[in-house]
This record gives sequence, C-alpha cells and structure tokens, in this order.
Amino acid sequence: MPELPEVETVRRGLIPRLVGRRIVRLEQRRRDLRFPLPVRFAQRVEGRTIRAIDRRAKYLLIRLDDDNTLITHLGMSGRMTLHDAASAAEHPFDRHDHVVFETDAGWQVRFNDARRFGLMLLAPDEAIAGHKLFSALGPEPLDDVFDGAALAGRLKGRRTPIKAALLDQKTLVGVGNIYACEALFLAGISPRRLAHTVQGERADRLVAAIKKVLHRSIEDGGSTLRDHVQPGGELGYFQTRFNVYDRAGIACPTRGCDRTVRRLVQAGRSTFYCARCQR
DNA sequence: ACGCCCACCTGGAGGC
DNA sequence: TGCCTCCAGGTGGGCG
Repeated sequence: MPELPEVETVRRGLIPRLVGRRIVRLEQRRRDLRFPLPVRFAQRVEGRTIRAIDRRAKYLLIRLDDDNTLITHLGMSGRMTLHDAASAAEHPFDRHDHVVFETDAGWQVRFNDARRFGLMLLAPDEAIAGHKLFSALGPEPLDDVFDGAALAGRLKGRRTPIKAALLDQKTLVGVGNIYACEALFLAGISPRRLAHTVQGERADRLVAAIKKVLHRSIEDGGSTLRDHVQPGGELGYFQTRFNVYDRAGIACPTRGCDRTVRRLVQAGRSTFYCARCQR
C-alpha cells in the first residue's frame, strides 16, 4: 500500500488527532517488527506531547516534546487506524495490531502491519539526518528544486533500467512500484530504457510525470480521507484508477492505441507498460 | 562502486 | 473443503 502519497495521506490524517496531544498510554503487543521495537518503548513515549508529524521519503517522523522523534515506516502492509473510545470497544485488537497509542483526548491510534516489514525507532532529532536509514536518501520529488536537471544528474552513468533506478531511494525518494510504472507511462518512457539515457527533455518529462502522479494520488487520498476520518476509519486506504499498474492484458488507455498493457519482471518486481506508447 | 538478487513475513487469489 | 503455488505497494544486506 504505502508509497509517498499513501504515507502523506496517513500523515495528514494523523495530524488533527495527534499534534498537540499527549500520549497517555502506549501498548506494545509484539516485540519486533522489521527491527526490535525500542527498549522501554512505553516508558519513553508515555507522557510525551506530539509537537509535529513530518515525512521524509516514506518515513513518518513523529516529533515528541523531549526532542526525540518516533521514526515510523509502514513497510508493505502497514496501516494506521483511528478509534474513539466507542469505536475501540467495537473493534477488538486483531493479531496484527502491534502498537497502540492513546491520547489525552481519548483517541486511539493502532499501527497494524501483517507482514511486519514496517518499523518503529526512537532517535534524537539531531541524529536523524545522519542516521543510517536516512543518510543515503535521494531528493524529495515534490520539492520545487527537484527538476529534470536534478534527476538527469542522478541518472548520469547509471546502466540500470530506468524503472529500477526510480525504485532506488538513492535516486529519489517516495516512488514505489505503482508510481514508477504510472510515471513512466505518463512520460512515454520505456521501463527498459537505460537510466543514463534519460537526460534533457526526457528527464523534464519524467519529472513532470512523477510530480503529477504523486500530487494526483495525494489529492485522491485526501478527498477519500475527509470521509474516512471517522471512528474505525483506516488512513491511507484508497485506490485510484491506474493507467497500467496491475492491468496486464487490458487495453492501453491511450486514445487510438490498439495495444494491451504488458507485464514484465525487472529486478524481481512486476512492471506494467505499453510497448507502443513508451519508448 | 555498482547492479542484482534474496530474505524478511503473512495473507489472498487461483488452480487442481 | 483443502492444499499448493504464486503474488503483493519496501528495503537492507550480501554477493559477484
């Protein structure tokens, strides 16, 4: 589920319920996710007030008032659910509700992650930029300074297919398998094209496409979310209609194109594209 | 240094 | 119904 737009949607959904609130209780229902949960997790979080919730790449950064940050990643299957007291009573925990937060306003946030590829870590604010998980990350695609020239520079000399380069968080962050496919389709670029050949106008087009698919998806998530901020509501759960992703064998959506969407496997991941519209 | 491939873990879908 | 195989939105680490 979570690429940048989904993480951003979760962030925006959590802000009104969490920022400025004190965490009165943290229940840890399992010892580890991808990594062991922080030692003395509950003791270090209970009583803290949340100052802000930021995002870097696909990480949520929950800022606590003791200058520590709760770093959260949703992995492949992580979600957050929101419950008021009545809703919490109606929804018993399931086996994948791993961490539960309760605020002084009576709201409960559950981190649920079936596959447990997600993570939660505590780190001092000032240690994050230099943290192993963060130090090699590429630029944020939605930053104004990220343009075609910036992408072209990061693709220079790289002899891997452009699709694989887009998934590499050192190239840029936030793009995952769905939006890599969708952005390449919008830009009319073959997923097999070698990354270093995406320069100049082609890189401009690709950056425009990346920004467009991410923005559009955030807007969709946001609009869905407005209806979803209700007890029992799940954050970041929405489905846009994709042009190519998961549409193998279905007609290419380009007007006048008679081809069907094809699937191929690159670096172990499915790629969906139109062989006629993407060069 | 770089590119490729696997492992991590669970659940859902589809075939027989 | 049950069992098997394949597939899934991420990414760190190990290999050549």
